[in-house]
Amino acid sequence: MNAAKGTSVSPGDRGVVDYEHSCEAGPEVGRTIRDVLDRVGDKWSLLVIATLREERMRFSELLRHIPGISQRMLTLTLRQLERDGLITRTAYAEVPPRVEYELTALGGTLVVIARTIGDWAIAHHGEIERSRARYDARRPPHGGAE
Amino acid sequence: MNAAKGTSVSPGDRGVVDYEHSCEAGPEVGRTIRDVLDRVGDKWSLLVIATLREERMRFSELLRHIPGISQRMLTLTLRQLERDGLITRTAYAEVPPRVEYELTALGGTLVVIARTIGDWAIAHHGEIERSRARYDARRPPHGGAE
DNA sequence: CGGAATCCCTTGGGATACTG
DNA sequence: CAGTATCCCAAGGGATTCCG
Repeated sequence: MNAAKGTSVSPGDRGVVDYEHSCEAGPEVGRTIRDVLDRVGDKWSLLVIATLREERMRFSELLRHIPGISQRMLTLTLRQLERDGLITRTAYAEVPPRVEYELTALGGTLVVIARTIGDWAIAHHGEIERSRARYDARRPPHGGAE
Repeated sequence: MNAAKGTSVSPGDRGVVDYEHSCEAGPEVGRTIRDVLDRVGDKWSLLVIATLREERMRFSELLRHIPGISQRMLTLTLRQLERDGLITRTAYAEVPPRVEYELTALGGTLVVIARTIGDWAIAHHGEIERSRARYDARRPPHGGAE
């Protein structure tokens, strides 16, 4: 996402973490988390991935299956995913044109992430909602005690 | 990110949450993924979670351990995480003041997500880099054939 | 020390219109 | 059908300053 235009890019940016040992899931998680989050942590990427889990779909199909997305964002997201090698784009030289998208093997591995996240959300969103309500009750938005 | 202020009324926001019939991995994974992504999919939340995996840390410690973050974003992120019940904030009435943050049990469950993401990134970021390079080589950013 | 407030530029992303 | 191109507003987030 961040092209070579960085005016607000800090020197060194998010490349360095003072983690000493880099075991597979150890303390260096920070940098890697940022890395993958910059890639698929946007509003739609994981959603697209999850939507075409294993079936190839056309542009308009995806548009219909992902309710909130605009055609612009679908296009941009698909382009980025294609660039990252997570999906393939196949255009048929027909009229009217037909374009199909499909997960690559690499993209398929991301489904695990999607599932993990989905499972977590399903398991804990209730707790979070309650916690939020409690917090907001203690810290009223604007007024004091009324 | 704006805490209790009530001003953020995003048009077209996904306000519908009917997870009652939550299918564990069906086509509507979308909503759940979006849900958790809206919560911890921002630039710093998962990073903070991963950083204070199990040890309580003070504000300035976190600031030092998460290189790229600004004091402002750390504050906002911590507030949100506290509101969501993912961390606890303990302020000691001393001088100079000392504040410590710690993962809650709920927050601890998020570490699984962080690990999954971290593992995935470690395993595949090389492939992605290569794919990007290949893509960019085929589609030059601005110029024609060079 | 730990924040809260302000400033302000950058980015995300929706709406709409046009094209091959 | 499957995009591209513009416009434009709102959210994200860094830098800086002020405060208990």
